[in-house]
Amino acid sequence: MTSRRPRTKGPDLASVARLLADGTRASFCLALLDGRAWTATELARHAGVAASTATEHLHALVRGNLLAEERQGRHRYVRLADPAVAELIENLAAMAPDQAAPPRSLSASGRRRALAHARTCYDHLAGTLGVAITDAMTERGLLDWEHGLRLTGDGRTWLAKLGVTVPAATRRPAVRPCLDWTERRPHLAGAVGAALCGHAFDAGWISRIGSTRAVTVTSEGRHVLCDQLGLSEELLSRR
Amino acid sequence: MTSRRPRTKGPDLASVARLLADGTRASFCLALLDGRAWTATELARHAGVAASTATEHLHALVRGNLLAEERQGRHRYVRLADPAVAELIENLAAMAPDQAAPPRSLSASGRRRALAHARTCYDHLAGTLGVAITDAMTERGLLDWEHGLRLTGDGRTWLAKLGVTVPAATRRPAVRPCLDWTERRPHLAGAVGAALCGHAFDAGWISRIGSTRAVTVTSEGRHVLCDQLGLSEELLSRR
DNA sequence: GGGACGCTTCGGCAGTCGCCGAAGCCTTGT
DNA sequence: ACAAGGCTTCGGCGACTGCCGAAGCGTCCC
Repeated sequence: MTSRRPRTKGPDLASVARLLADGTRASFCLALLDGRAWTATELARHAGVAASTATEHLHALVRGNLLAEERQGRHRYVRLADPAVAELIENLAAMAPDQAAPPRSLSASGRRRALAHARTCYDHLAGTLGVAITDAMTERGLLDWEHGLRLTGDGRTWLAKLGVTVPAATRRPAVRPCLDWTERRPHLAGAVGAALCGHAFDAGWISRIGSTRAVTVTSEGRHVLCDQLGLSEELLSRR
Repeated sequence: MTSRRPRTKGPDLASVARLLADGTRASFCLALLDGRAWTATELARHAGVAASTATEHLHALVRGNLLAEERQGRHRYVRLADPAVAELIENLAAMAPDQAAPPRSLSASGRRRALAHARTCYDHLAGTLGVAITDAMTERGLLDWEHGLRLTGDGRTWLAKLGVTVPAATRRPAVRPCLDWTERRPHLAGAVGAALCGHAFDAGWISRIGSTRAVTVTSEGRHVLCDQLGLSEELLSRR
């Protein structure tokens, strides 16, 4: 092993990177990008490894502060420790070649289409829907990309009118572009992206399909998104 | 090897992360964060490995699109491929524990102090100086942190008056906070940070100490920075 | 043209790490 | 109290990767 004896001073990049350098751990992290907490066994099955193997990987990720764990009864739930971790993983994913295999079964293909259409990405919306919302907000002057991404004054009042609480200023950027690996185009992330997505769930505009990352737009949601952003009926009713 | 047979679809996180998961390769990347091009042998000596070893690592990094290479005569120069790569490395570094060993020799300690005071970080300014400039710009209303980092209108005219060309809108954010691992506080990065730093070199406000990342403020620079940002004489003459 | 220098290729060695299954612990539910 | 299920610990195996030195190729400079 070479990364145990760092030859130069400075931050220990390698120790963090090594956590993500394994296919199994990476697949855990990608799964956890949905922002929810998974149990150890769920992740093990998802990645196709034995429970014992998953345990060891999870320990490493938790010790490395990439994941946070929470124990409930006989379950061990883990989730990404931090929005910063989610951002790091997104950046890494955007840089990586997408080596998606063509879906094998019909149901897999349906799942894949649903995912591509609308899904959560950590704590905000991605997929065709996420990109469409971002584009529409830009067209209407709610977002400004002129010098980096920015929420305009109009954007703030628009959100307030919808009932979305714009979070107070924190370390976390209010708006941030997140590069999607199916769309290859940026969509709205950051504190505002998360607030908007959370509100959409709370207000019943969208709901999860089963327990996956995929979401579907309710009829309520179709009304609001068409009214407020002019999203096409065609896009909204697709699934 | 486990990352060669990905069990799940999606971007191949692990293949990118693996490139940074080795201590030697990570040290290359950290060195290259100074934004300059290094030769293979320089990097080998820097990391304390044989030239043959460095060659192999560099090949891997270039093939993985993290580095760009340029051959000149018998030299092979490499640099970070992209500002996005620099950003990725910074993010990773900010997440990693800083395991700096206490400097052993007196000259090493001097070097370290100079580095901590003022240095380049990829293509912008970091260290005490970089943070001080960022703070001063914020105090004077040239930067706004209210909802993520933003360059204000005043900021734009201030830059123009100084002769700094504000780059046109591109994919790269104009302003971006970069978290410094000595200061642990954000300083100005992004296209504007790069332009400001470049101008400071061109106009002779700062110059490199030897061929390191450390910079020193010239008397010219002391005037300008004191006039324009009210930086203290004490800070500016320190080295 | 010859020597110095920078880079590359090629074995070969050693250390690490990921994987599994078996056995054991703890919580939950009957 | 017992069974079931989730999680953990512990060897042990196999594979990969990083490291080096020697030898070779190309470029530069005398």
